[in-house]
Formats: sequence, C-alpha cells, structure tokens
Amino acid sequence: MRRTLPQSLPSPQLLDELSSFFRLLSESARLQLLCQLKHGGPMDVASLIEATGFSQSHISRQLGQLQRAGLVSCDRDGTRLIYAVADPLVEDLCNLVQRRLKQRLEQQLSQLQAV
Amino acid sequence: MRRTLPQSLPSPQLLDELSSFFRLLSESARLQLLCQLKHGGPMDVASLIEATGFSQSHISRQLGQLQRAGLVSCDRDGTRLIYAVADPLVEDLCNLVQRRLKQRLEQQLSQLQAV
DNA sequence: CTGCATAATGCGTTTATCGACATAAGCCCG
DNA sequence: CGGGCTTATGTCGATAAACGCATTATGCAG
Repeated sequence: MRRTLPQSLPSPQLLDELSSFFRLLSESARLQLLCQLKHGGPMDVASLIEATGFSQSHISRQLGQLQRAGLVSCDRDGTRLIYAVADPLVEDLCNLVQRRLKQRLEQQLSQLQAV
Repeated sequence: MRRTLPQSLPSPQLLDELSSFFRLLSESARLQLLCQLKHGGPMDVASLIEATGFSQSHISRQLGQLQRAGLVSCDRDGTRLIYAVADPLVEDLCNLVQRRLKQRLEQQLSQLQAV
C-alpha cells in the first residue's frame, strides 16, 4: 500500500518558476501556435500567420516567449525563420489535462443520470 | 521505430479549456494554496491565511476557482470550511515541469562548462 | 430572535498582458 | 551601397485579473 509522503513545501522561487511555465500555456494563442507546429511540423512565420490569423507582431512575440522557455526552436532559411516544437513536454501535459477534463465530464454526466 | 503520428488540431473549444486549466496554475498564489493543502493535509481557511499571508477574501476567491475546477474539495465543520486537494493531477503536472526545469538548467550548465 | 464566528461577495485600485499598428533591425540580391 | 523581404520591437488602447477593504451571507450557540 502506497501512502503519499508528507512532501516539503516548494520554495517561493520554484513556485514562481512553475507558475511562469504554466502561464505560457495559459493563453490559447500560444497553445494554438504550439499545436499548429506539432501538427504541421516545422513551419515559417508566414504559414503561422496564415494558419492562425494573428498579426505578425503578435506571433513573433509569442514565439519569442516560447523560445526563451525552450519550447520551440528555430532555424534560418535565408531571411525566413522556421520554427519547430523543441520539447515534447507540452504535448504530454495537454494529453494529461485533456484526459482529466474528459473524465470529469463523464463523471458529471453519470451524476446527472443517477438522479 | 515509433513515429509521431500527424495528430489533428484541437478545436478552439478544447484549446480554451486547456488554456483555462493551465491559467489556474499560472498564479503562484493558487499554486501555493494547493501545495500548502498537499503538504499539510486538509485545513481550514484560517490556517491558510496564517500559512500564506494573503487576505481572507483573496484566499476565498482562489479556493472558489480551484473548487469549481474540481481541484480542491471542502467539508464543513460547524462554521469552518476544511479544504483539501481533490485531484492528484496538479502534483503530477508540477513534478513533470519541475523535472524539466531541472534538466534545462543542467543542460545550460554543461553548455557553459563546455566552453 | 440575537449575537458571534467564519466564509463569500461587491467594489475599487493597481498591474499585467493581449493584440494591432507603425517602425526599426537584419538578411539577401542587384 | 541601396532596395525589397522577413522578423523583431516600441507604443498604445482595451481587457482581464490580482489583491485588499468593507459588507453581506451563512451556520451555530444561547
């Protein structure tokens, strides 16, 4: 039988880093860019503009944030920059959360039917 | 050999739900409350005020959000409400991210030493 | 019903971030 | 070097959220 150990509290600094990381994923625009890159493979900014409808400046800023966090990488092709997903973690996190959302809905559904 | 399948793009609705979930964890105050509850077990609001230093109203609001998302639950004890972590997912997510942050720092460190 | 304690909410202030437009900076070709 | 293409950044209005204070709502004892 496995019991949850009384784990120590995270330091304020770790708390900040964790929350900052989650903040990156808290905006659907950034999540959309990541999913788009995951879906279509490495692509340049023009394609991302096409795919998402956001302005060039906005996309550039969001990609900058994701890149500083190491979630995307980019290669030059002449003047164009080709961005790509650089870390599978985001996909894993999304899958975990998605599964959880689904479970929760199913649970609520069965609650309703039980009445 | 395992190749990543070309997965379909998530719907805007799913994107919103995912980002909303991550937004809950994007604030260190909420993360701190969750960690505090995880660490100390179920506790009432007074203890959380004591432990975090936030105002009563603020804590109440944050707990409300977490509860609506199903991340914490609460039981009455007279007039007091005892809150508790209701879903282990948050801890799992934090562990994954923390491990990733650590790996990234180690990588940066070795980069420096390689020069 | 009246206090008394605890938790929730209305409201205001402050801060942060989105997202677009305009502009600058970097790269390539003539 | 100068012009055209692509990306980055300065600036700004709009919006959302944090956080505290004051107030209200809710449950319990007498």
